[in-house]
This record gives sequence, structure tokens and C-alpha cells, in this order.
Amino acid sequence: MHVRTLCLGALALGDASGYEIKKLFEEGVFSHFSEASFGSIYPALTKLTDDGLLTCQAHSQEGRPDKKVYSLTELGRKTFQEALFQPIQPDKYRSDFLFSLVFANQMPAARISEILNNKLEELKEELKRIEAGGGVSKAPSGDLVKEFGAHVTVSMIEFLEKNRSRIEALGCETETRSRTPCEAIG
Amino acid sequence: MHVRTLCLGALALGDASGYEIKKLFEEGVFSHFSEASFGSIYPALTKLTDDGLLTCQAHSQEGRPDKKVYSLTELGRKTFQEALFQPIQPDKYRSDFLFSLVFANQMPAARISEILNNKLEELKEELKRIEAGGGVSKAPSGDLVKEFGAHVTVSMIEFLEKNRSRIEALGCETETRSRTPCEAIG
DNA sequence: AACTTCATGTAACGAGTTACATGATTAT
DNA sequence: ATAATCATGTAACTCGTTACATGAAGTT
Repeated sequence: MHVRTLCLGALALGDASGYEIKKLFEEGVFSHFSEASFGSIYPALTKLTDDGLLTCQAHSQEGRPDKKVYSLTELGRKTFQEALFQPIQPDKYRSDFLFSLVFANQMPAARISEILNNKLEELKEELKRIEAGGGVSKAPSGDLVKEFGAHVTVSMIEFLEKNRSRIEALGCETETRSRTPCEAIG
Repeated sequence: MHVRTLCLGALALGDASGYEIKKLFEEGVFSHFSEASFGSIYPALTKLTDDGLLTCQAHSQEGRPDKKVYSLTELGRKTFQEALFQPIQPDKYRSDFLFSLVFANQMPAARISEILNNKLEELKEELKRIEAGGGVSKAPSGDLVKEFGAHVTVSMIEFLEKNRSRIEALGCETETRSRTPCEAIG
């Protein structure tokens, strides 16, 4: 899904500025399953406006750039509606954590523990953010998406905690990283 | 994580050709949490060999290009070991499915059902592939990664099935997509 | 004093995907 | 017959990120 469609979706929840849309991807509803940076949002908003999918109202402010609040036009709303009927791309889950875990037998137990604890902490913080999630209420389906995220996150935490000792037991005996298996053999 | 590191990891599980590495990302151990295409794997392998991290042995075959089997050099193994000690990037979960679900109230119930059923089918097939997963056994930690994937996938399926009626109830009354909310008002 | 928040925008750069080029063999 | 599998490789292209430019107000 392109940034343009993501922006259209953000604005379908209510008028907003580029800065506010960014926050939606950083801390808001969308933060757990999508992302977008200023470098992609601002040009997208400009293009969308040029194409007649958005209108823009500039609110002048003192000491900072005008706040440009964007709204969907009829065409913009229709275009987004149509996007909702397009085939949905399969989800993508990219995890350097799991990738590393495949090589647990090449790591000292201490490193595995470290990775595991970091991950667990990351997951717990994400869970907090999901449950706090204030911006979610804008859409009636927000609660559901929130619950889904919480459910999955909890299930990851549970698995990792239940299998902690098993995971740590995979580590090799190597005490420092300078002593690689190859060197140990040679 | 760059393709180069991913390739190094793939080869840490055993010597392989570019074609075989691709399969690892398509159906093998890595398929559920990472991906890479030929267009990135082949150049990466060439570069890695130029840099002395890999050696390459060409096996000539009839009627097809030489099969080039790559192996990690000492330097390659060491470099990968070091990568395992680098800070791990947070996981990224991109879901057009959840994004769409936020706008369930702008879809007719039939479309929601369709999306939900597709997703459920996708998840069930993924679960099958995870449980089948033959290539996983190469690493001792393969089972664990496999179980993690299965656990999370099952938890997603459960949530979606338990909440099916609740999700479908979010839909709007609009029967066809040509009758958008805006048009209904006007 | 230093950092965070608010606020927009651009340009260079990076990294990977898609599509193309080539072609025999095997399974349906 | 038709499609899939095996097998490598390149070039154009897409898309987005990172970093920079600018700067005031409020917070620690």
C-alpha cells in the first residue's frame, strides 16, 4: 500500500495536517502495522492536492510555518473507497529477532538472554502503547484493531516467557565472540 | 538487515546456490519473517565473493547455467558472527489487512466477510507451511522458531474466528460500492 | 543550557523489486 | 500442449528514507 493511500485513509478519519498524520503513524491507530516518514508524507499530500483528491486550508501561525490542514474531496473519498475494494496485499512480518534466533547455537547464552530480554521489553512497551492508544477511538473499528494487536502481542510475550530456558539452552559454550567455532576447532 | 547479511546467514546453515537461497526465503526457515528476490540475492553473492566473505564453486550442468555453490570463508563466518552481536532492529509488521479493517464502517458487510475469509485462509495456509517446514531442521533452533510462528499464527486465527460476527457487524448498510456515504447524503 | 514539540519542505541517496534475457527438462 | 522447476544475471525503475534547512516556544 502506497503512502498516498495511507494518507487518504488517515484523512478519512478526519481532517489533519502532515504533521498530525505523521503522529498517527508514530503513536496513533496505524503505528502497529504501518509507517510513513515526513519525506514521503509531505510530497504525497502535495501530489494528492494537485490531483484534486484533497483540499488544503492554511492556518497562519506566529513563529512557525503555516499549518496546512488537508481534507478529502468528493473525488478523494471515492478514490479511497475504491482502494478498499482492491485485493489486499498479504501481510509482511520482518523480524531480525527471529532471524537471529535461528543462529542461537552460534551465540553465547549471555547474548541470547540479552536479545530475549530486549525483545520482551519491546513487546511489553508496545502492549502498553496499544492499550493506552487514545487516537484509536476516531474509528468505530478502532477497538477491534486494538484488541487484535494486544492479543497477538500478549501471545508473543507468553511464548517467549514460557520457553525462555529452552531458548537460552541453545547457546554455545563460547565465552567471548572472538572465539568462533572455527577457531575453536583449529 | 541487508540482503548481504541474510545471505551470510543462509550460508551459515550450509553451502548453497543463489537459487537455493531464494527457496529458503520462499518456502524455507526464513519465509515467515524475511524475504529477498533474485535481483538482490545474485548481486549480493557476487559482491560478497569479491570481498572475500564467500568462495564459489561452479558445477557445470547440461542445458542450464552452471550451478554456483557458495561457501562461507573464515572471514565470512566471522563477519556474520559479528553481525549477530549488533543491535537488533525492531520487528516490522506491515498489514494492509488491519489498515482496511480500520475502515470497516465504510464497507458493506459482504466486503468485510470477503476480506476476513481471505485473511483466515491465508493464515491457515501459512500455518500448514510452518508445520510442514522441512528445511527448518538444519538449525537446532529451527523447531523453536517454527513453534513461535505457529503459536502466533494460531493466536491470530483464534481472534479472528472468535470475533467474526463482531467484525462483520461493523459494516455499513451500503449495498454497492457506487453508493458512497457522500452520495447517499447528497 | 539543552532538548523536545511544533511545522513544512527538498534533495541526495539507498536498497530492493520487476521485468527482461535465455533455455533445457520434467511433470500435468 | 502447457506450465512449473531449475539456473543465473542485468538494468531500469520505484519508492521511500535520511539528512539537511529553518526557526520559535516551551520544558527540564
